[in-house]
Amino acid sequence: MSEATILVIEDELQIRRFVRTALEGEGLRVVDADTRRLGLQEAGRCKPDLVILDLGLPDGDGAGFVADFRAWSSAPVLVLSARSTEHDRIGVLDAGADDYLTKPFSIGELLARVRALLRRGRRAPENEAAEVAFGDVTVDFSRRQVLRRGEAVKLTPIEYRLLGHLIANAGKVVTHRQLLREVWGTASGDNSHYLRIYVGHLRHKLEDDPAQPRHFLTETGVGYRFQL
Amino acid sequence: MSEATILVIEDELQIRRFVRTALEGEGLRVVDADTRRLGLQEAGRCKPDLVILDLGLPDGDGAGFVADFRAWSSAPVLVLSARSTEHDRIGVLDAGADDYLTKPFSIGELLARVRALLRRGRRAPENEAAEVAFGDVTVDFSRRQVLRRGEAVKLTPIEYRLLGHLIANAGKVVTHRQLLREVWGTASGDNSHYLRIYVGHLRHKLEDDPAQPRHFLTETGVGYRFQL
DNA sequence: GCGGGCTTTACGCAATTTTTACGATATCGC
DNA sequence: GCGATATCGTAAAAATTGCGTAAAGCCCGC
Repeated sequence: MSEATILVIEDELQIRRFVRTALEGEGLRVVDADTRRLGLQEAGRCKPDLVILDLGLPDGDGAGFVADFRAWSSAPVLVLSARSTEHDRIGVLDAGADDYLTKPFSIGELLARVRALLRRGRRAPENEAAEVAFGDVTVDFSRRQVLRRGEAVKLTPIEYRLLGHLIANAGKVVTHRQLLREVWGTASGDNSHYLRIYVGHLRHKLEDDPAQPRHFLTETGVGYRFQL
Repeated sequence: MSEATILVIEDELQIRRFVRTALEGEGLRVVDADTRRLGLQEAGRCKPDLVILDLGLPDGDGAGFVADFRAWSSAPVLVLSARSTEHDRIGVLDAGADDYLTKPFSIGELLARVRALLRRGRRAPENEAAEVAFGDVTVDFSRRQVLRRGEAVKLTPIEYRLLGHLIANAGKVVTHRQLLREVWGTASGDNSHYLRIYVGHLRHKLEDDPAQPRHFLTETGVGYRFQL
């Protein structure tokens, strides 16, 4: 999630600073503005990957901003607001916003929602076949079943999940960090040992010659690549 | 917003019906399930465009479901829950969910969030294959893969990074200092030595005649220039 | 408490980076 | 042009880092 740029449009200095430090702590680049007009200007300049917009801006309404911004950018918009009637929320979401948080909000939840939106932006709409075949192996995700030469292969939950994420990115290199985050969750640090162990398990269960893998390839120093 | 399929996983019959009629009123196709296990099965069969998941399912936890589903589908997941501690929300969002609503929720807001998620999902034709080609070589930065006459070429992390920076400045001269800073980081002194070695590697791996390079050109005393 | 699966620890091997050395090529003053 | 000198290219060894496997300990559900 490195190197993404977030534009924060918020008039209260305190909140702006608060949000900025939190985002920067995640390794994100932050640009801020305190009016809607300046926000649009900045957006044109910095091409943000996500916009956090306070509805209570002195100038103009939020829905108008979203419409103007959406005219040329498809980056997600997360709206913050003190007012929180259902009507407001529906209006802003239908105007093109992607998420809505009511003040006072928890900084942890804001970060989680930012991560979710950025994640979605990056994700490519890949082949979503529920059944995949490679070598002499067939994986049926709808039944959670893996066959090898017709025989069922038993995979543990982590093995299965890892397999799924590798297949979902077939052909691409998936970094250690990405896999750890997707399979073990956010809290796992830099424990790339886990990956060595579990990729090893998959190779032993699914490759003909685990010592010379044809599908579970390692990209030294970077991550792994699954080749159909 | 026509013709999208929504999978609703919810054990309370009343809520399930309620949500179903609301979604169908929007012209959406609805499939439902009352356990996590059945939900995964249905997902494999109906390939939903969006999943609405109740966290309070009798079997298993929601985060696990999201991780399993995300392993093979990139459709958005909206989570409903009666529990609503910050910790819950963050955990589920980081596990791969896209949105979170706390029960009791307003049906109008649910529909607005569903519309927002579907809208974002459809708008994704940015299938930019970030590919660069020169000579008989193709570089695909999105897959982190380099092909030469169709054959994969193995590059070490430093070689790949160097190649990337040279290509990014194709046609321009890049100074020794600049390359060293970008590839090795600020701390590296004036070791333009490294560059000779690694540019050499790239020439041997990617040029037809490494002794008379056509793409990786040296600008003596200044730096290097990459020519497409 | 038993068993399966997850985590931790340890160690030999492979890949990469850095160091070292030396021959080849280009640049510049004359 | 021509030689002196700085810069460049290649090769191979040394050091470092990362990878793969095995085995032991821990935890949780049954």
